[in-house]
Amino acid sequence: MRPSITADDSTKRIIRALERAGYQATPNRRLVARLVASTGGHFTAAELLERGRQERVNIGRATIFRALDLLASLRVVERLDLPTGAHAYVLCDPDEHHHHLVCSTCGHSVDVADGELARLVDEIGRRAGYRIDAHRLELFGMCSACASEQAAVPGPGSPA
Amino acid sequence: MRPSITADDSTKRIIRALERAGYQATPNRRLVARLVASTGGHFTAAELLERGRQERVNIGRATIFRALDLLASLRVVERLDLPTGAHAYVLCDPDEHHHHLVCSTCGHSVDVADGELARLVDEIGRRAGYRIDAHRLELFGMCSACASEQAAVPGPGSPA
DNA sequence: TTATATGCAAACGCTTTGCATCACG
DNA sequence: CGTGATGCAAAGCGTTTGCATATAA
Repeated sequence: MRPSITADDSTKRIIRALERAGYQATPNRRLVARLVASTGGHFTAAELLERGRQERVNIGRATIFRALDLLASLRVVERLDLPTGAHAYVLCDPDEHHHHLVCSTCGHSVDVADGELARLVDEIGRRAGYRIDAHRLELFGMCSACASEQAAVPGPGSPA
Repeated sequence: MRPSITADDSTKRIIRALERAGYQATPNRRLVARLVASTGGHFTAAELLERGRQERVNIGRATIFRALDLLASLRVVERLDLPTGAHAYVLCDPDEHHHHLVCSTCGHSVDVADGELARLVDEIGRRAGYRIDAHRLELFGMCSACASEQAAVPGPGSPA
């Protein structure tokens, strides 16, 4: 199996990132780290709050948002905009510039290296006479697991 | 000069798009069309409302949002997410898949053809085992006009 | 005269903030 | 002790909706 990175590893990585930056790894933040790490994909602040409250009743909405902000500033999570306009967060690797490919069905997301895109972006800038400071590529589709599941169980709509 | 497309042309194009789709080209919608066409770049709903009220006092917030929704459904404008998280709209060409390069300073935006990106996206999907349904590339930078203006007038901050 | 579009204001959902309290260093 | 973190509730902001009115087909 490829994914040798467990949710546990991710949790620790997040906590370490907090500590390295001089923030306290409080119980609430550890909880958020665990919740974030246990989703393989994107999640909304509301979902995280709900899941958080299943474990710790008195966790405040603000705490979730503040923790998420913090993690975003550490580039441990990234906030992205779904095609619907809704906001979501994804766990990601803080070390390199990359993009996200997210499955519209199950929400799983994978990091995509910038790769050739940088060159392409450069060229676009040159042609348009712009100095490009930032670019963002968001990819949406269906992962192989969801695709095969869909093939096996056609679901309502397909059968007459 | 290259830009043979005037704001007036764009206004007409928007109005025609409305009519072709079977919507009424009401005075309010014509106004919105004119306002949209007269910005060379992105704008927020609030800006449009404000500008609209300079011309027609009794135009409702909802009317602006509804008109913008309508135009977005006709692909005449597109809603995009600025790096700040704010929403903006841009006038664009409904006929081909493309992306936007917007100047963070003046807001001007240019359409960027998808070009090589399609191939790149394909490859990313293949590698990740995803069937990619949609992708969105957003580019932010500074246009040549703003760049030279900035060079001429360094502004506060640079001089001691 | 019937469907469509509009204005207004209230409702909405998501996010942030003020502030008192609490925990940690 | 002083700084940082938290919970709560209220405020804020952008967007949408209900409804009565006005306008167009």
